[in-house]
Formats: sequence, C-alpha cells, structure tokens
Amino acid sequence: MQANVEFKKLPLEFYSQPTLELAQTLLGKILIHHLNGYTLSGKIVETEAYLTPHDEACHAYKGKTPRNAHMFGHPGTLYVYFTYGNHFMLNIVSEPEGVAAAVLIRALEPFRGQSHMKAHRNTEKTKNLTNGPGKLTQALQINKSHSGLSLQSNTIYLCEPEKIAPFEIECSTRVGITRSTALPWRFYIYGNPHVSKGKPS
DNA sequence: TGTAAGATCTAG
DNA sequence: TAGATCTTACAA
Repeated sequence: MQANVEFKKLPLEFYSQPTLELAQTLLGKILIHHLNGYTLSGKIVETEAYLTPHDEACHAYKGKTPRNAHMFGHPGTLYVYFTYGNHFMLNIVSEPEGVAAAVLIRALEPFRGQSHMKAHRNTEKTKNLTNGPGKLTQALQINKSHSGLSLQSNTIYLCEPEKIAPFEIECSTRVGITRSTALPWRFYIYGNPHVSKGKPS
C-alpha cells in the first residue's frame, strides 16, 4: 500500500502557460521537497512574475549570464540564486526555451514537516517559517545546487491539492526592486496570514 | 583586479 | 530603521 499518493504531480504542460497566468495559477498549489527520508511541503500563497524583454527588474534583462542561464531553459525548471549574502530565491522557469522568464515563489503556507522547518529556521513560530522568499528556501533547505532541476523529478515538484479551498487572488506591485516598480506582477491569496509583508506603492 | 549593487532578513 | 553578508556582474 502506498500511503503517499494523495497528491498528483503537475504535468510539464502546466508550466507552458504565459508567465503572468502561471504566477496566478501557481497560487494554492503544493510545493513538495523530499529530503533525507522526510517530506517538506507547503501551499504557495504568494508569487511574483519576472519576464523579459520589457521588465528591467528581471535578472536576464541585460542578456544571458552564467548566473541566469537557467531562466532561459525549459518551462518547469527551477532557477535558484543567491543574494544579499544570506538568502536563496526560488523561481520556476516559464515560457518556451530561449525566452527568459520565471515566477518567484515569495511565500508558502507550511504543510508537511513543520517541525523540520522550525529546526531549519531556528524558530517556533509557524507564521514566521515561510512568509518571505529567503525564509521559505531556508525552511525547505533549497539552495543553489537545486538550480536547473526539473520539477518532473522526484526531489522537488508541485502538486494539485486534494481539496481546493476557494480563495481570492489579489495583485499589486512587486516588492524589493528598484526598476520597473510600476508593474502589478505580484500575486497573492487575499487574507492568507502567510503572505509576506510587502509594501506595494 | 577592484568596485558597486542587490527579487532580504533580523535585531535594536 | 539600519546594518549584516557575499555572490555576481561589469569596467579598467
């Protein structure tokens, strides 16, 4: 008997939709990471879209570099990068190969493996585990070595939740950037307590 | 080889 | 509210 069949892995074609639509449809999906024999998972509650060629805030706006190469890859690939000396950012690559676009996962609602997440984050507050892009990668132990990994792998992947509670999608300007700040490409589940404290203008 | 900037977080 | 922290990119 397989007890672990309650979730259905999202097919590759799911990631082929336009980036702005993908950023919205990713809300409510379950992100799963199998690590050292246990499972860490959470529901996506906040995303941001980054899309060339019109987005100056996108890492690949000035062209392809070794750092952002995965952003040009297949849809459904992970793009993880390191910033501010301390933090990894988790992105899901979208658009056909050769087009630089990705959706940043900004916040999760913790689901499985919360005790492990608390240990990774060195905190006891569930609310403080994954309510920010740097926090969720620390809680789920995601780092640069995962960049370029396919979401069809059995290590990290996305699933459709068994029951989908109705929710309202809210959009706003993006957080923490200095260029293209007017684009309303941040999406989150309205009223969810795990959404990060963004300061949209 | 040197310098500046950055999709953040935490403590005070 | 400001500082920590270090990788990446770019110019000389």
